[in-house]
Amino acid sequence: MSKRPVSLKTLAQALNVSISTVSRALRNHPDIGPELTQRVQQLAQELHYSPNPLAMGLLKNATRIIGVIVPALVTHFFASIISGIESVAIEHGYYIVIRSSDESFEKEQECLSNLLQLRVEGIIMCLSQETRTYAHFDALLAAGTPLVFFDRVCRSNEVPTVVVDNQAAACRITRHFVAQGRRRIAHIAGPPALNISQERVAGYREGLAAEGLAFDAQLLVPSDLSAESATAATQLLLALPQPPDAIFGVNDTTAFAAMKEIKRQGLRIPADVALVGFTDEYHATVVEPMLTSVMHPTFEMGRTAALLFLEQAQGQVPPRQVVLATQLVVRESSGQKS
Amino acid sequence: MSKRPVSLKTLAQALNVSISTVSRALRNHPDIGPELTQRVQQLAQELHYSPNPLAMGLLKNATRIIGVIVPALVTHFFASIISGIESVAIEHGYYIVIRSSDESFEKEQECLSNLLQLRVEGIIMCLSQETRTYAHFDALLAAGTPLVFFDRVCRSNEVPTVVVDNQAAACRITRHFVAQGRRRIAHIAGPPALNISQERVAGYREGLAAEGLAFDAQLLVPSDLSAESATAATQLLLALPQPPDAIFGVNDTTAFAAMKEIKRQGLRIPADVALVGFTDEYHATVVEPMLTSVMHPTFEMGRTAALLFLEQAQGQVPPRQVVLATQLVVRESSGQKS
DNA sequence: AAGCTTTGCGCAAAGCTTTGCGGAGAAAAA
DNA sequence: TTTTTCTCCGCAAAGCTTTGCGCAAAGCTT
Repeated sequence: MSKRPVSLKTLAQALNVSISTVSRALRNHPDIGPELTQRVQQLAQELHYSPNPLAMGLLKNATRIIGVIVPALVTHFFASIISGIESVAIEHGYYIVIRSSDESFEKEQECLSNLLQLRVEGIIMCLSQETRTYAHFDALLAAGTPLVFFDRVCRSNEVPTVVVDNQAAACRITRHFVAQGRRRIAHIAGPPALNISQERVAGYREGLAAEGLAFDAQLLVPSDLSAESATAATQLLLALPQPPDAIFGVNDTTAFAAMKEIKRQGLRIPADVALVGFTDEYHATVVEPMLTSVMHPTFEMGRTAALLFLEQAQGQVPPRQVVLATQLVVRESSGQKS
Repeated sequence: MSKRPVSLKTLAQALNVSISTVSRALRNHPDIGPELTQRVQQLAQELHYSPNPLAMGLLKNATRIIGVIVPALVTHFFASIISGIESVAIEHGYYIVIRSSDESFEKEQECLSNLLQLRVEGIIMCLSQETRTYAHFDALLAAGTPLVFFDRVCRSNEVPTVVVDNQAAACRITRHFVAQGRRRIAHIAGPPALNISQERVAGYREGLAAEGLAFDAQLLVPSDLSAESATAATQLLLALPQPPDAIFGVNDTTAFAAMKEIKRQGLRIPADVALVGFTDEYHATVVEPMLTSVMHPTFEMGRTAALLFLEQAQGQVPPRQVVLATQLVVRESSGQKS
């Protein structure tokens, strides 16, 4: 039970003036005499007065809090994005409250209403893997509460979003494999409902087509983005009559899990199977062989999302769709075939 | 600019009753007739009324927000701890606002006063690496605002803390090295001001003594916990006239950086140099060789810290010091000497 | 039928801040 | 000297909720 902090009332009583006078003095209102203004400001400093954000929030109907919902917290990807959001938020005097949906649709809805109860000024979020319907955002949109999606998005003609050039990147990876002499290129994809999965699959097929390779449905295995499902997917691929000589994982976790499984089966990377991930993990350079991967500008993505929120919060501008560029960083895991 | 949400006033006007009646009806106060109570509750539901936390906060002088300060966000370690804190917070109807001090003393103070301005109900934090004086917590303590430290702590007779058995773990690692036939055991330590550094060094020396090995100051190199400084430390160690045959890194980043540098110099792990980290990183099992390390119960540490906060928030109980047990997980990187 | 207890609801204050308006006293103008 | 104009400050309301107290009408007792 901490005591009540010093308020305008505290100052007013100490100086024997009215609350409104103190308020004005602190804001250097011309109505207040210079001598009194001076005394008020000095006492405020001594007592470490700071305006009560609750009272201000009530008055201005603004909490200066942004709600952030991520599918998971304990990943380099989302931690880095959050870090980007935070940096912009701080610069503009906002606080952020983070909630994790744990990739669950139900929890996503819970987080959403929970944050709205807190009266956040807006929501910046990434869809959960299970999310297939988007009606739970109706209320937000109707109320005019700013909403921004990043990475996994929906309703992008109504809501501002920031994504990466998924299709182009996936295409680039596929063609890179071909350039390294690979012909049977597999893709461990994400959940079909997610735009990132769809776009990366599209890029994969685009790359195959561009290189004159036929699409083989056997080589496209979905996953739920978890290490376990990626391991299972890898096992499936390697057990094929004609196993792949290259695997492209939809994200970092997937790629690492695939690497582990390939090595476990005694196959060599890249001699037998080439591998590329979709990540900016620091650990890509620690594993052996070092993982070729698509650098994902996560921090930048977070900053952009926050900037898009600010845009909406200032005045209702039409929603913008920002596409960030990725970069293919070639390391060891996608070397020449033996 | 979102419109004002529905308030008691909205309901009162719609039903032509007073605000206080609505308030009571919603809380099933016996003074309100059953028929009216019913009507009020129904309308509240239809209009999705939820009490304004700002008004409640003002009234009860409680924001239900916990401030969390970490030295860095984008690490598995802190992300996992935050996740633990969040899980407990949610269960008890609290929100958490996270701020990163970026390992800077100045920023740590900034975050602190910033969160206090927000009127958080308490602070859960991990000291920055630069923090050597602890007077900035005086005001908190004096005001009776709950404060909890985790991992890197100070003033532990006044403030509740949660840490791991650093010394015991470091001792265990050292003796494990000896059991694997190592004699020149090095330690890449953390900043001397931190309790974790001190305790791990103490455990290191305790282990050496227990095994009858002399302490060699050359084999104890400090770092600032960053990959760069760990790389430099490793280079220093390997350039020694009598280089170490075992290295114990103070944390995950350090261990991974050391591994990279050792491999870069063409040395074999564990044949030439054994390596052990202090982490619970998923990636310990992805790198090659798989990293032997001390499992750090991060999620549990977060939960415990939150629980300690709740303890303080309920009533002022004497500060407790919780020590969590770690576990040495032996993998490949600490195998027998060749 | 007169007095008493319930029953059911509203008033107002407190918590903190900002801001339009009004008012008292002093200085300036007539 | 009287009127006007500043100068400087306080009152009160609004934003939302809870809660002690007061009050009216209805029900009850005798």
